Amino acid sequence: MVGKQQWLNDQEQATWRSFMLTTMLLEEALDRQLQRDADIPHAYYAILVALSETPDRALRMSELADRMHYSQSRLTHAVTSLERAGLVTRHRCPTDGRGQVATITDTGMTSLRPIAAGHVAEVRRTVFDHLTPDQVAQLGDICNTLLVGLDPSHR
Amino acid sequence: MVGKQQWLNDQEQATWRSFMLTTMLLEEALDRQLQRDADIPHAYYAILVALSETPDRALRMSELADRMHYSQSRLTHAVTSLERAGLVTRHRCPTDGRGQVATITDTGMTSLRPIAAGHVAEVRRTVFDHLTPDQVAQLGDICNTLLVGLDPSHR
DNA sequence: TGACTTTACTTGAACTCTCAAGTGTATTCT
DNA sequence: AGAATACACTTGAGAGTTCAAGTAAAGTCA
Repeated sequence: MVGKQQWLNDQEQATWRSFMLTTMLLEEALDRQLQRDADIPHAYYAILVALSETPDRALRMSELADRMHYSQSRLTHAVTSLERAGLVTRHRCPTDGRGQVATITDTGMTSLRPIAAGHVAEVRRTVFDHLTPDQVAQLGDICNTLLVGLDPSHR
Repeated sequence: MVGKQQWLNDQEQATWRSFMLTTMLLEEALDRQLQRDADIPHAYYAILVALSETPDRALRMSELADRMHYSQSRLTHAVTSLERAGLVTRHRCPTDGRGQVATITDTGMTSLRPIAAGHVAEVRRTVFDHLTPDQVAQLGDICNTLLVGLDPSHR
């Protein structure tokens, strides 16, 4: 272990504990809000958002999995559940017999609007209402820095 | 909705996306490392750490749940599993017949040392190796600010 | 003391996610 | 063209978390 400290210093230690606790509580708060108001987990909500932001409200499963950084299996299970709930449909891909295309239904689009509003309100309430513009910029910089190491496909 | 913006501005939007992706990938990376090298989920590792940092290596279930910010149910399931693995034992609380005291075993303590070293190395590699001391301080400040709103018991 | 409530924890079912294995459709190579 | 390989998903089992309900031991109060 030459040239590397093995442990965290006090500053790093304190930051790390705060960070872990913050992300944990934040995730719980966001998940609970969506579960309560929309009966849907955050991961599934994110899928609906991704589909709704697409020109034709549809994406190949693999493309969707890539964008979400979800495993194919996770996505299959999620879309199966969303399909059962009537928020998404699945069809064979016309250009590739192996593929499937997931589409958000009209019901899905209609449901999504108020859900998104409630979710954004919660994000505001728990995060951005408390941060200065400088802090928002700092947090963005820090995350983008870390993403270079975490996400190989990140520019 | 008077006096509140309903949506996020571009800066906030960008920061939020980066933040969500960062925490997601980070959690995955840490969980994968622990699962691979120690065959234990991050949440269980954290329980072992909490117990090991205690003077007599033991804590009441409810006290442990409070410190970890876990639900009682989650903790019961977790300790049941850790007990099966021989890393923790559970005894009736001598002063309160309703209570249980969880204790980390010698095996648990011995296992924990190298696991902790590997985990810290991963945290260094994915996080602190990339941040300046200023950024570490900024991140700490931001998280402590958010914690006031997220954790009612936070000073 | 005895009913009532609260506290501490456990249990079991439902749900999500992971991982390994499986199915069926393209693509490649000779 | 035919065989081998790669790709796009799906499936099912196992594990962790949540939620609601259950058990048992304090504490409270008439």
